[in-house]
Order: sequence, then C-alpha cells, then structure tokens
Amino acid sequence: MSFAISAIPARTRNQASRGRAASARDQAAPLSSHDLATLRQAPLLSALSPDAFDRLAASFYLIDVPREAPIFNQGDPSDTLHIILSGRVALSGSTPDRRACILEVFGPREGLLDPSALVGAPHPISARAIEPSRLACLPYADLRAVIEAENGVCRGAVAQLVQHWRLFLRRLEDQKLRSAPQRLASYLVECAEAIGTPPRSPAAPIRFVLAEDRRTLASHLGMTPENLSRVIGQLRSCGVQLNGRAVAISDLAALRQFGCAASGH
Amino acid sequence: MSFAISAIPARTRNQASRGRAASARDQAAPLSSHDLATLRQAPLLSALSPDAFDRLAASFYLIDVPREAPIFNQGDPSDTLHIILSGRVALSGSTPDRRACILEVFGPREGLLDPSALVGAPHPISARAIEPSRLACLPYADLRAVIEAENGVCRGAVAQLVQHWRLFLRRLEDQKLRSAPQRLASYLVECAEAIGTPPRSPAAPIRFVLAEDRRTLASHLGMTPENLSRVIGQLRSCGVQLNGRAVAISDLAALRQFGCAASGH
DNA sequence: GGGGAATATTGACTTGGATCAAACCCTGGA
DNA sequence: TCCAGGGTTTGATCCAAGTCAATATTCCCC
Repeated sequence: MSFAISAIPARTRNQASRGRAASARDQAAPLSSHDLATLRQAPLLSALSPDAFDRLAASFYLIDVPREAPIFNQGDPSDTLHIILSGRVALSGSTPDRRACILEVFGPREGLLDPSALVGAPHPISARAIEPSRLACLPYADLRAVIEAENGVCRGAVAQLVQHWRLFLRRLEDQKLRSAPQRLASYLVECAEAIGTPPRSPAAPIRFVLAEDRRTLASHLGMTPENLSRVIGQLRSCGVQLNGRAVAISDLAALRQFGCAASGH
Repeated sequence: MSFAISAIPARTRNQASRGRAASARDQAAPLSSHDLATLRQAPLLSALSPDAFDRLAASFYLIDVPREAPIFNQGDPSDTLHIILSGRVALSGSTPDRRACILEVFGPREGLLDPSALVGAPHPISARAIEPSRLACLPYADLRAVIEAENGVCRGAVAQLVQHWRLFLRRLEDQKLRSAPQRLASYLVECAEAIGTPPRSPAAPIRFVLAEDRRTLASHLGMTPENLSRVIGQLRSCGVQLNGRAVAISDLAALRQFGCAASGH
C-alpha cells in the first residue's frame, strides 16, 4: 500500500532547507500594510478588537519560502505560529517507517494553527510549502501569554477542540497509512494506556474490557465485522487474547511496535 | 465495501426513541452536586472562573439516555450542547446512500461539541449512546451569547479550529466510505465551488487550474499517483477533462451526484 | 432449561487499489 | 536538434479487505 510521498530528491531538499534558513534569518521583515490587511482577515484574528490586533500584529514577522520548503517537521518543538498570506502549504503525517501522507492543504488567510502548540506539545505533523508562499509568523510564547490571560468559554472550547483535532488527525493517519491489523493493534495499545494500571507483575498480561461491541469497534476502526474477526485471529500470534469484550495483552511493547504507534501522539 | 452500521433492528430503535423522547421531556432535571463536580472537570468549562461557571451551570439540565439512543442526527439543527457525565457516545457520519461509519467514540467529561453548532450550522454528523449515558445539556443559545461577548484570541482560535475540524471530518468520511473515484469527484466539486465563478453560459464547462501537482493531489486524496491517473480516465466518461493541472467540468451536478457530496458540509 | 433472535466466526469468492515495470511524454541544457 | 532525467501514463500482477453465504455462538426471554 502506501500512497507515500516518496523521498524528495536531494537537490530540491537542499535548496529547500537553504531557502528556509535564509528566510527565517535574513528575510524576516515587518509586514507591509497590504500584508497586514490580509492578516486582519485571518479567522484566528478577525474577532480581535482593533487595539488588541495592533498589539499582536506588532509581534508578527514575515518570511517568504520557496516551493517544497519545509515549514516545520514532525517532532519539532512548536515555537511559531504561521499564518499563510499567500501560497499554499500541505500538512502531512508520517509513521515511524517513513511513509507519509498529506492530510490537508491550506491556502491564504488560513493559520497553520497546530493545536498541539497551544498546549506546548511538539508538532505531531509536518508542514511544507507546495508553492512559493509568504507566511506571517508569531512566536507561540506571545500567543500563549494572551490566551492564558483569557478565562472564558472560548478557552475551554479551544481545549476541547484541540483534543478532538488530535483524535481526528490520528484516525485519519490510521486510515490512510495503516493496515487493519495495525489499526486494531494501536487501538488496543491506546486502550491499555488509557487504563493506566500496569499489571501487578511485569510478566502478567494486561487485562481490560472493551467499551464497544464488535460491530461498533469494527466501524470505529474502519473495517467490516468479518474482517475484524480475522484480524483478531492474526493478532493472537502477537500475544493478544480477545474473547467477547475481554482483552489480555501479554506483550504490550511488541504490540505497540506492530501498530507503529511510536510517533508520539 | 461499506463497513456500515447495518440498520438497527426495529424493536431496539423504538425502545431507543421512546427512551430519548422520555428523557428530554420527563427526565430533565437539575444537576446533583456530584454531577456538577464532573461537569466542572470538562475541558470545555475548566478554564472558567468559579463565578462564570456557576452562572453557566445553572442553565444546564440533565438527561439519561438508554443504550442505542440517538442524541442527535445528521441534519438536525444543532440547538443543544451535550457534555457526557457518564457512559459513552459514538459520533458517526453518513453519506446520502445510507452508509455510515463511526468517526470517534467519546466518554465521560468530553463534550459533544459539534463545532458546527458554534457557527449555527446544522449537525454534519450523528451521535448515539453506545451504553446507557448521562448527559448534561445546555441550549446553544446560552453558550453562543457568552461566546459572542468574548473578543479574544481564543474566539478566533475556535473559529479556526472549527474550520479544520470540518475539513478533517470530511476527509475522514471520504477515506472511510468513499471510493477513489468518488473522492476525486467530490474534491473537484469542492474546488469548482471554491472558485465561485460560474461559467458565462450555463452550458459552457467550468474551468479552473489545480493548485497541487499530481503527486501531492494523489497523496491528499489517499491514493497512489498511478491510481489517480486511472481514476482520471474513469471520470472522463462523466464529462471531466483533466490535462496537466487544467480542469474542465461539463456537468457539475452529475459529478456532485457521483461523488455523493450532497450531505451538506 | 429450551427455543429463538441477534451476534460472531469461518469459508469461498470478488474486487479495488497497491506494486512493479515498461513506455511515453515533456522540459531544459548542450 | 538531440539527449538526459523527471514526471505521467499504461499494463500486468498481486494482495488486503469487502461481499455473500453458511455455521457456530452467545445471550435473552419465556
């Protein structure tokens, strides 16, 4: 399978990184009035009062990136908010085994608001320009300070949406670049970790009970109940027992490895 | 294909609807202190000051729903926010041809914060309890009033996240219950509508230029470049011409129908 | 405890889409 | 003009997962 983005040719990649490095340092520039007007229309900032907007806008700086330039990579600390003024940026996820897929493509006025950044976690995804783009940048520290000063419902809504965002991201990646057995494996690992109670002795299997019936679980994991049955059979050889809703996992590490769930979200 | 949730047996469904109707009307009740404590921990409300929380909490009411009860259905106006106090609720999406899949399952303290509700759109998805559940409910009107009074960055972040949420939702549905040709078709329809300029005469084809190269588009749509090529060939018989990045669509309605994109988001 | 319905498993078959490989463009440089 | 090298298309083949159909199981209600 794997409709992967195959490796970017070395020359392009070098160009790109050089382009990026140059941008961040040398091309950093204050925003023109035209750019400011575009920025004002970004959904992220459009609710702000003129005063608050001006205060925040002063902290933005500008970078231009060439085609194929990486904006950030999976695993990087998320220190900067980017809002696209022109061009287009693709967000992609990848599994530890180097296969990647594009999750979404964003255009002007959309923010690469990686929600994980709002809670201080590293980027769970990568972003790269798919055409020459101009980005307005803001250190997340500035943004977070503003956010933490707010105590309304919206802040809660953001927290909630960030959680959902990460879940959906995860499911989309699962669906696009993992096989059915891998999806089941990583789901079981997820459940086991959510339970949080390690077995009494290290050698004893982890046991818990599924919240969902078979049909629901199958649909949740994006497969038919028939196929789920077969997949359960396959995982038995990895030390997973699944009878009814009762689960027993004898080697969690092996299962995690099998599900390629190591990418950190 | 279609790892669909097959039709719920009639008896169960009746039970369920009766249960629901009964809940909303008769079982509506103020929250106990235990329920209030749970509610307080919901991410959506945890940032609120004690005062603001109390004000909002007073508007919440309680419903208990049995297993399999629908909470809301795709297309319903979104008038009520639900926060799960106990139990579990599955969110599912469906295409017009009645096939459905579960997108995510949520548990206690998580809000069924359908982001579309925040902007007043009808539910793009359905929710049903997969085990007996207790929900705290709040009319969205109350919530929206509070939100509109806030003018900070968080409100913008919510707006932004809602957009992303809907995109991801859409992609996940695409991936789970549409075929490759359908995904391409509905993507093209999406592009055509985003352009917004109808052709001069009704009979003339709609023309535009793709933003992405073939490889990027293929990954975005969750298929290999090879398969994308073949799929483009298939769509030619639906009146779609695609040369390089140039697109010409002669029958948008037919294409939309083919892509099953009619579900309203 | 004994039907009976719903659910879960198993098996045979089909198919969508991935993979591998070859042929066919384009586009840019000598 | 020709050639080289990337990207796109086409073809042949394979495999994961869906479909259909037949059992086996579980669970529930009488």
